[in-house]
Amino acid sequence: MSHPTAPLDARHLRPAGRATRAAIEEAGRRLFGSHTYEEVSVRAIAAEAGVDPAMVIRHFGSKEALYLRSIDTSLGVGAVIDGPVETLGRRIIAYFLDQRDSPIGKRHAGLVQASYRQQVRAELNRHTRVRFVDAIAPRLAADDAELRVALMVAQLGGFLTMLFVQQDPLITDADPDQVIVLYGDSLQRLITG
Amino acid sequence: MSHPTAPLDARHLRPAGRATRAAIEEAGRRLFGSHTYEEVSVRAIAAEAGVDPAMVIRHFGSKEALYLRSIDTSLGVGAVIDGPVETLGRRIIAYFLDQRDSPIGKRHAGLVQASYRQQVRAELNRHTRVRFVDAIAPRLAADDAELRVALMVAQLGGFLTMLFVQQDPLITDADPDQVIVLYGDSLQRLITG
DNA sequence: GTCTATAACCAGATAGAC
DNA sequence: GTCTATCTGGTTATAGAC
Repeated sequence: MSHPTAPLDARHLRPAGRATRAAIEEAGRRLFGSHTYEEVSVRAIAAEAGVDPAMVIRHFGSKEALYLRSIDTSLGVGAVIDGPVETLGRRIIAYFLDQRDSPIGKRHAGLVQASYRQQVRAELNRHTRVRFVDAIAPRLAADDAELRVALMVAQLGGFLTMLFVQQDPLITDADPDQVIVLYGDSLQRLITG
Repeated sequence: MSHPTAPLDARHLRPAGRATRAAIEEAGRRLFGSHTYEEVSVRAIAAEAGVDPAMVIRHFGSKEALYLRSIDTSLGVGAVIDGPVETLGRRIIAYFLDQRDSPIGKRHAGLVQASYRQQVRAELNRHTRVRFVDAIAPRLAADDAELRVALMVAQLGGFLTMLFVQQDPLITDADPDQVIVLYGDSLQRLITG
């Protein structure tokens, strides 16, 4: 009989592990990319990847951990930030108003929904610091530049939540150009006096 | 023996129904008042009220419906809004910075967390209109007053989320007076040019 | 017929045995 | 690496008491 301890030949540990892990990560990226945190179940990810639900946990520890790996917290805003700071306000609002039918809205909604989780919060704070504060504050003259940028992120977040989550018709149905001017300039004044 | 059909005296239908219903609502108000939507379970509400979990659903239809009844969406901001519009920006920020150790933060966090639910969103939008737009816009000169107030609500919401949910140290550890001036004036400029 | 309560159902997340 | 069991949570079916 095959003794359990020592099969010398069964040394093909295989790409087995790697393949399923990759499949799970890929499935997570697809689902979390276009659906909200709560909308995506571990079972759904497993089904999409063609593996058992337990594998998801086994490989990533938790649904939250996989979520953190899968999501792009930047929402694609990098290029906008790299542009001139003097016009950042209007450009960033215009950018997001342009994403209304893209999956970015869903992604933001997912982040908001998941933000009560400690690790997600930590990642968002890290993101604020790296992508916004460190990228923008050095380009500003004010000595309270870091606080100004952090407050700008707060203000921007409020807009995104209103646009993508709360979807108040007062704003979603408003003239985009008017919103760009009003809110964009408000953002702008916060960072550049 | 006591026949089941006809006790003429047993006409004390009593506060029976009313009493449990009230107890459940009271328990919901207590728990939702200081905890997040997801943190509060139907079972916990039932235990607090001393009734069976099924009663919660039977009387209110769903956890979400009870939540909507229990929560005070105004976050106590009414008095601040009723003050002079010319200084609303700084006053409203000062008010919320002052609530850091009150349950209001938890309440806001709960609202954010629950805002992916359609009915909660609808209630929040209604609240925006009634408590903010209808209360403030008529006192402004601008012809785009309604949009300005709606955008101000978005901006305020971003601040509250940063303060109470995300709790970014860049903002929670900042000098409150500085925040009041920077963000308060930013809010102010949005509504009064 | 209305109020209550027990139990059960279903989905979700995760731990543990094989 | 796979499946089963467990735990929690929202909700429903259902049967009994008034």
